[in-house]
Parts: sequence; C-alpha cells; structure tokens
Amino acid sequence: MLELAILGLLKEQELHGYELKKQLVDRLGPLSSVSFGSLYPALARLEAAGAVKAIEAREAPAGAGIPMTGSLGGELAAFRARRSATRGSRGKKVYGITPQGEALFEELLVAEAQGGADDDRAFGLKLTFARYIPRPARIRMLERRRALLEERAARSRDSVREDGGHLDTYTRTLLEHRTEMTEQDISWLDRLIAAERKEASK
Amino acid sequence: MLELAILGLLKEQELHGYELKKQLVDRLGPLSSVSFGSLYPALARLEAAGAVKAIEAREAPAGAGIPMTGSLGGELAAFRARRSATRGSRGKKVYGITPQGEALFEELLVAEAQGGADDDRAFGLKLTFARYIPRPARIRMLERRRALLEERAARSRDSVREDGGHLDTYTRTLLEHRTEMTEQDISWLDRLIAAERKEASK
DNA sequence: GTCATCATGTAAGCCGTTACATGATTGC
DNA sequence: GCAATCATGTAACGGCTTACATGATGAC
Repeated sequence: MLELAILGLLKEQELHGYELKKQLVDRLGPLSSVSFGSLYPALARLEAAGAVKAIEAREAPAGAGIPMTGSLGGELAAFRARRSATRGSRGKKVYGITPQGEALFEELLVAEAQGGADDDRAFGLKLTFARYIPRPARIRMLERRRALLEERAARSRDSVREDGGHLDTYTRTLLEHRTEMTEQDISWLDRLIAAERKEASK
Repeated sequence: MLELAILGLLKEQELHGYELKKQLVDRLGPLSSVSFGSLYPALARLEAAGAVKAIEAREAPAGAGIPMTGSLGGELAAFRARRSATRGSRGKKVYGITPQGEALFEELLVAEAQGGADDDRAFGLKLTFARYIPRPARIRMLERRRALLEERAARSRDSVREDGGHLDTYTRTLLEHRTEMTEQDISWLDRLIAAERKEASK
C-alpha cells in the first residue's frame, strides 16, 4: 500500500523522503498519515528491490561559483549537495523511479484495483492513481465501490428508521449526517462512471 | 480505542461478541473494521480487568417448555443456552458493563476527548459517544476538529490553485470533491457547535 | 550562538489482521 | 445429513507508530 503510493508519486516527479511525506499528506489527504519510521524503511526496501534509485541532488542548474550578496542560501546548499554524488554526508537523498519500479507500480495498482482491500483509505489511494488503470478495470472498480457505499447507506438508513425513536438526538444526527455524506459520495461516483462510459463509447 | 468502543456499546445494552461486531460496523460506520481476532482478546482483557462481566444468556422471558409447531427455533435455543449459566459448552457469552467499566469508559473518553489521536476514525468514535462528554470539553473537541478540517481544506484548495494547470482532470476532480466534502463537514460542525453553545447558555 | 526546521535513519513494541481450529444452530 | 451462518477462541505474523539518535541549514 505504502509502496504503491510512493511509486505513484515518484512517477510524477523525483522527490526526497521528507518532501515525499508532505506530498503524501496533501495529495492523498488524511489517508496515509504515514510516519518517517515507516517511510524511510519503505524507500530502502524499494531501493533494494531496484524499483527506485537515489539520484544526484542538484538544485537550480549549476550557478557554479558565482558569489551573490542576496539570498544565496539555495546556491550554497546546492554546492554542498554537489560535493558528493547521490548523497552528501547526511544530505538529501532524492529518489527517482526506475523502469522496474514503473512495472511494479503497474502490477500493484492493477492487482489492487481488482479485488484488494476495500476500506476508504485503500479506495482513496486507488482513485488517486486511477488514471493509470486500464478503463475497463477502472469502471469495474468504481462500480464495486458504488455498491459498497450503497449498502452502507442502506444499512444506516435502516438503523435510523428501525429504532429512530429511542436513539438520542446526538446519535441520530450523526447517523443522518453520515448517511447524507455517503449519498453524496455515491452521486459523485455516478457522475464519474457516466463520464467514463461516455469516453469509452467514443 | 477498541476498548472504548466496546464499553460504549455495552453501556447501552448487553451484547455478545458476535453481535458486538455487527453493532461496531453499523454504529461506528466504516470506522472500526475490527476483526474477531482482536475483538475477542479485547473482551477477555476487559473481563480480566473487571470492566465487563459475562452474564447469563437468557433469551425471551422463559417460555418454559411450551412446545410449538411454528418457528420454535428461538425457544429451543434459549433452552439450550439456559443449560449452563454464563456459558453453555461453547454457547453465547453475553457481556454486560460493570461499575468499574463505566468508570473506565468515562476516563478513556475524557482523556481521548482532550488531546488523543485526531485522525478521522478516532474523531468518529469520540463523536459517537460525545453525549457522555461534559459539555465544555465537548465544545473544545468540536472546535479543534473544525480547525483541523479548515486547515485541511485550505491546503487542498491551495494545491489545486497552485498547480491546477498541470494536474490532470482526474486528479483535479478528486481534489475538488474532497475539498467540497470537507467544507460540508465543516458547516455541519458549525451547526453542531452553535447548537451546543445555545444549550450551554440556557 | 541557539532554536526551529529540514533531513535521514534505527529499534522496540503495539495493535490488529490472517489463518487456523472448534463447535452449535438452522434451513433446505 | 449437509451447507451456511452463528459463535468463540488462539497463534503467527506484519506493518506502522513512537521514541531515540544524528546532523545540516537558516533565521533572529
């Protein structure tokens, strides 16, 4: 799961661990509240497997030795970083995805898309990279999700109706709000699916 | 976390493990997709701690030995269950909360309410039992949540605005939908908070 | 010159899942 | 009688978090 997220982000751009974490937070939202303690080992695993590779940490296209009185912080940092290739003594380690990594990503994603875990986090992750899933599998995935949400909504509607009387206001309000949110999610999915079908039949 | 959920449900009614799990699913929603492998040990822990107690598994107020041609399944089951108190040879084990359990629940909940984990699942759980939290702490909790969502929404709005151009449609749509959902959550929270304040000033 | 932030990593331990094992009850 | 569901439990394993350790950089 984490591996998939990392590969997906590295597919778009080269990043170092620290930055990767930030991206994970605001690209995958509340999902993947991953900590460094699991992120770095994951990167190490992927590197060992040849899926990613630490590359040179160059910053701003080599302004080689031009002294500037202004904000030269960046230039200096770049110089320091260049001292030793791929990694200064504890400098940034920028990772890039390898062809094997791309293949692994594809494999993990398609496997996940058809069948894998179906909790909210997992779905959010798949959706984030949905554009890399072949359309038929993508549509099936969206439909499975729709069915799951429909069932969930039905269940909570029932539980409100059944003993709506003796539930306290707080609980009922919560349940209703949750149902409403689920319903909106469903109609959003419907729009997505409709758009997909339209594209597919073109 | 799981302990808190179990105690909260047992506070409302006596339940056996299997049923408890069902309730966990549709009362706490997608949160707490707990498995038996963690539920039963948790119950055992709570029992060892004296917070819950296995009680007699009686069903339907003793229709003692009245044979019926119709669906007597329930009656028969009740009889079988009555054979041995608190637990037939591998029968249902119905749990009830003890005074110590109530105290523990209160303690865990208040501790969680002010400070604990602040991921979505944790918040959903706290909200489910919010009515047991003293109002001032409850309001503070709602406000902290509001702030968190506000920040989240701001961040995703930014990330769309910043590089909205080079993001593909899929990604942008997803990000926008997520933002919208978060905003609705915020306005729901606002309504809740307003209601709380009104009650408080009465 | 010191504090916050950036940046990377390791180790211990928790928490929960999966897989396995067992058995009763109910419907067909 | 056989399958599905209800019902409880154990054991191994895995992933992630927390806490710890280290060091560079930038701002005041």
